[in-house]
Amino acid sequence: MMTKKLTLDDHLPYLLNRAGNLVIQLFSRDLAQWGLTVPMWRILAVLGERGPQRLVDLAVLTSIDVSTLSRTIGSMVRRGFVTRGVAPDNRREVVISLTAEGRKISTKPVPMAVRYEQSLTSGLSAKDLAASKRVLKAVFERLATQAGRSIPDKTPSRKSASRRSSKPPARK
Amino acid sequence: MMTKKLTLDDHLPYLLNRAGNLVIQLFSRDLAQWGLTVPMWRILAVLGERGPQRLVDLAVLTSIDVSTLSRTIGSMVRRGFVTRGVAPDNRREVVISLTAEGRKISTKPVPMAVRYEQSLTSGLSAKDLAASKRVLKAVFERLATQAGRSIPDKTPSRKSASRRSSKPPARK
DNA sequence: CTGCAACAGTTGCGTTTGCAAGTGAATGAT
DNA sequence: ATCATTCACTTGCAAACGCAACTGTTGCAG
Repeated sequence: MMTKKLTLDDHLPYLLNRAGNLVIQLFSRDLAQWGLTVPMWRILAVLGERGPQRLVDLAVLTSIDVSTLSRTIGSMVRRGFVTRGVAPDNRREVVISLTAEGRKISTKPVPMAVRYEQSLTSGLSAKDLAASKRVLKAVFERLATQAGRSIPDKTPSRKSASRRSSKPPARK
Repeated sequence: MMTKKLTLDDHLPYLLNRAGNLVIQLFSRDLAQWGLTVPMWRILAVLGERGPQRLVDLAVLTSIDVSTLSRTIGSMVRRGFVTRGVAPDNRREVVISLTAEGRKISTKPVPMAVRYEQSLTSGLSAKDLAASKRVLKAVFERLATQAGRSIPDKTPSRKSASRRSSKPPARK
């Protein structure tokens, strides 16, 4: 059987995975100066940008497993960055919101993050960069749908979308 | 203080990290049918492409921590995929090589990997794709140097490069 | 030669992870 | 109204991870 040949250095998933890992490794070192971890930073950033979110939605938006997220949120509550509130119209939903403290700290790493991106991309063709962001977004979109997660609506309106579970009702 | 505004969806590190995570998550599910994990697959692929490698070099090439790598190799030896040999000219170096069994299994996921990449990128502009790979490689290169890892030579010649440790001699 | 520093790997250990099972709340069918 | 199902979240548990400490080897000053 003739295998189609696979050059690792040109294999997108491999490239993506390695670059993603490395980026996050370095980033987390820098983040340590604020006492933040990468997951925390992502949570803070999403909440700052989109406002209060339910746990499930936050999980999709940050690509963090719900169980992990639940624990991380726990430690963030203890640190006073966010609050865990119950949704008024549905008592099983937990709504995560930034506290004042959380909002304050969420802005701290921004300049660093911006500088970080610049240092990674300086000297690269702006066209290539734009193209690569397009590709990355498109790829991510496909991955997300393939993984069965629907991306929550931008509007934090409670009774909104995300009402289609791609999983067909399968039960014993 | 005027923060430069950071749009998460356009932030390269964030994009990279999330896409990388998702990709690997899905990929690992598919890999399970061969009883392989993602790290194993990476190791197999690198060995298949570049030939026997020292542990440190393998660590750099796969972006896996040496300690983790050491353990993973252990389980791969137990499974009969690779062998742990001692370098003839330097008894502290461990050389990892594919066994026949390992070589055989290393080809198995290739068609899947190829299909995987196709499904992720089909319909995307070839130009954009090429550009994005360029960017990814460049970014990765910068990350690697910044992380202090020098990429080993393509030639498996033993006494080659990788003789500069970027760490200044610091000891107690 | 001798002794110290750098290297290559391995192992210990605490933390993080991600799946699966468990809990309580809402939904829907009879 | 009742009961099974689904949903949102939490918790248990075992595997994976990464750092730091440790072992053995080589290189190099003096």
